[in-house]
Amino acid sequence: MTKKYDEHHNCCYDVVMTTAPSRREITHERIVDVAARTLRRNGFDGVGVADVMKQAGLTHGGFYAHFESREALLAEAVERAGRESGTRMRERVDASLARGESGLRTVIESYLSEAHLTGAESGCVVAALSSEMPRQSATVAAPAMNRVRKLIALVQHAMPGGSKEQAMVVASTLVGTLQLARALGANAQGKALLAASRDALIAQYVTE
Amino acid sequence: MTKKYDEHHNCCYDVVMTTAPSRREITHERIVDVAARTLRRNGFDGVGVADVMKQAGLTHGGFYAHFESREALLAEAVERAGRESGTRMRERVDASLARGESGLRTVIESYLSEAHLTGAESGCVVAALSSEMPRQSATVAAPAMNRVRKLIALVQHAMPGGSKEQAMVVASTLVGTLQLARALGANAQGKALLAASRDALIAQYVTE
DNA sequence: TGTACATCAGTGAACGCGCGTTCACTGATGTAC
DNA sequence: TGTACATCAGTGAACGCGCGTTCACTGATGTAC
Repeated sequence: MTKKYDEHHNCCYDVVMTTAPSRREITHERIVDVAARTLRRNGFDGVGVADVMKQAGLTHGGFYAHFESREALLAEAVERAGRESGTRMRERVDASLARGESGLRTVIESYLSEAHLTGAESGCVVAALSSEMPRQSATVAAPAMNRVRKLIALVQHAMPGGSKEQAMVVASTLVGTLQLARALGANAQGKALLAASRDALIAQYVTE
Repeated sequence: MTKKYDEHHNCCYDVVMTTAPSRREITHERIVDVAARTLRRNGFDGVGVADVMKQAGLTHGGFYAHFESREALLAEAVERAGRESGTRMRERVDASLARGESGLRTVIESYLSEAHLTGAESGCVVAALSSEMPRQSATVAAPAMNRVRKLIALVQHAMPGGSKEQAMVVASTLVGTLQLARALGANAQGKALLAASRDALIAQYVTE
């Protein structure tokens, strides 16, 4: 579990390899990892302190040695979930761009894939939670809003020369499509919806 | 409160005006109305039996004389919320079409209006709840899925000659845009998002 | 290297609270004659 | 029209349960000498 170091590297300044993560830090990461998955599967209200601790192999009593409150865990979990799937998508886009291929096509096809339709718990946190975001407290809403902006930025990064407005529209369509497809179920209806948006977005925005 | 009759009229067969709604029916409608608003404001988990009854001017004890369970109320509330905002939108579209104007422009401008951005509790139930829909029980998911299909059908109805696939893409963009805008807040960021999708959709799909 | 002690991560019982649900009851409405 | 009774919508206390949170304690890890 050296995620912390990855984060630092992402921040674009070098970090001298400090001491290995302590037992406490390892446990903390494990709890947040569990919460980040539970959050996307069950929503904000579906994350229970006792349940998360149990899944992490601990008893609930130790929770408050790691987090000030359940809210604080949620905030960390949103951040974690977003960075995890965001980093993965970012790497795919960069790989495509490096090969001279369309980064946007990669985004569209990954985001609107059947794997993403069924794998909410390891997918985009925005698609999993956006309709619940406006109801969250500032503590939780802040990292959530940040993730929305990051998603738009990623789409813009994937479409060189694309405007921010275009990126907003594409991001909105990606999120809306996945959500409606999930609402309809991972069946013919849901897949038809994915396919419709995939085709339309590629036809309109991918110029190759 | 003669909503029940409206529903029947919508179903395309004439109904002889039967007896006036009983006291029981009036109360039932009032509870569902309150729930339909609370649902869109607070989400599925935000609808509490005691709270809804209190808002309807009743005590919680009487709840089970009206509904078999909390779930049954949720199912009715989804249906009600969807029909309420769906009917309103449908009327606007038909009025536009009757004037020879673009029904789709009407849909886009209403859906992505600032009033809809801030007025979730009286707005589209799909935009308010779609990321929570996949987690609901069959009882609640059924009317929810139905509302997703109705939204797509309405968009298609508004774009004469438009394919179902086009309607799916437009509906997805509408829902995704409103959700991301709400997640960012009813400020400059949220409004910019609405404007971007409004302009893009009109430019691409409204041909006048 | 070994002992004595301090630190610290994690345990598990307990708390107050709000939830969905149940139920015996009340008081108003409607019906029969 | 008036009285006696049955029906029925709504009341309010009570239930069991799971939640977030607290806290005294345990046992392992690390430090000092």
